[in-house]
Amino acid sequence: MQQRHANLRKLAISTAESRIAECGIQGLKARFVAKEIGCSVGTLYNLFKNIDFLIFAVNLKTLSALETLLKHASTSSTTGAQALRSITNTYINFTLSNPNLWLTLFEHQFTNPDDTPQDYYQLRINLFHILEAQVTDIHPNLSAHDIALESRALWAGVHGICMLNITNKLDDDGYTLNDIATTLISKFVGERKEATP
Amino acid sequence: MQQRHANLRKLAISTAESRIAECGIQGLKARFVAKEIGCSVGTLYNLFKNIDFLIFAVNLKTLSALETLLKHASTSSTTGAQALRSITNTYINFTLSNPNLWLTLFEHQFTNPDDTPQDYYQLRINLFHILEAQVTDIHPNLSAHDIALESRALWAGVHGICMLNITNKLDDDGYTLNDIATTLISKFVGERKEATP
DNA sequence: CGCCTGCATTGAACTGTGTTCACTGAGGAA
DNA sequence: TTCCTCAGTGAACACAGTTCAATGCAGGCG
Repeated sequence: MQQRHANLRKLAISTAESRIAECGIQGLKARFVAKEIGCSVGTLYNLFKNIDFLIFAVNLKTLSALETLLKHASTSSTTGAQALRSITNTYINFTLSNPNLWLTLFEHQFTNPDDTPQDYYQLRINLFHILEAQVTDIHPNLSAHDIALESRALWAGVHGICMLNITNKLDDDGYTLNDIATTLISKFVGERKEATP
Repeated sequence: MQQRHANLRKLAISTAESRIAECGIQGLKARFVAKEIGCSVGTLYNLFKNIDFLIFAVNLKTLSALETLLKHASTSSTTGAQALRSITNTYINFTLSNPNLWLTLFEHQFTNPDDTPQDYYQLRINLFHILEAQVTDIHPNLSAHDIALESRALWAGVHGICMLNITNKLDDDGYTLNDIATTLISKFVGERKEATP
């Protein structure tokens, strides 16, 4: 039945999600998920063409959750600078609270790139626009092209800091994620740093 | 014999290196390397405790090559700002010329973190100091602590840009790696951007 | 009601890969 | 010559993702 199909799919995604959150992407096994949701591996492969697609569905949920948080951070601030700080802090906190889910967004290479659903790109673009809108607010005199570059540089920078932090290539030397991020962000915002929540 | 042992090890590392360079880390197989260097898998496992250690040896070579390049970039510049641009450009070009080798430096999670040889950390610290020295040169009035933060923010930023670029999460929208990197770096150097080699 | 058909479900089997380990044989010592 | 040692071997094991022939169930038909 179609209903059972849809329910099983949701169940599989939830199971995969918590498994990844707990054990990382390498802890996700087809047999485990199948057993957990009470079906055979064969059925799981009817629900998802392959494991990539299951991971993908989890990634969509992760991106979606992140989008909600970032939108909230963006709209609940009064100034552009404040919003930008709030957005980046929210992002950083998300990576700290959900390291494995966040890592899975990037760690996993799709076997066949053409498989990548369009939703994914769209959602990523949406996220990016939240940031870009605030950069525009801060620098009303910059061209669209420069805004785009500025936003991408900031985004990539924050991304790099979070990535190095989570893969333990950053803070084993005593400088914290938040301090480094604040240093980066202040370059883009122009104001001096403040304490992080 | 000890000699043969050492030779085989070198051969294995070279083979793994070119294999990774060509096919990525997922293209590296124990059986392939063993066959290529003319020994059995068993012997390969006498040379390296496990595949991680082989990958590791390749990573050391990669870091070492990178160090040579960055040192050269650093010393062949006259001003600190010029050196910083040269260093980051060299780094970026390295990631473009050796995407798979560079990715392997970060992509691969050691199964057992305690296995990580000390050399590795040391080499990474060395690389970092090359950058830090130039940041110090540019901002002679900053405290050591601020220099450290500044350097780490810049390094993480460049890293993030390269990573997003290589994993195709950046330039599918028309903004190039070099433009974005230049935008980032100019925030740290203070001068305006110039053409990239 | 019994039979048939289509299709979701199953799980054994296949494939590929890292890793192990009992065996082998070459080379040196006695 | 005989024995010992140990590096080298590759068959075998463990464990994953993935497939597919067989199964059985639900619903329609006579």
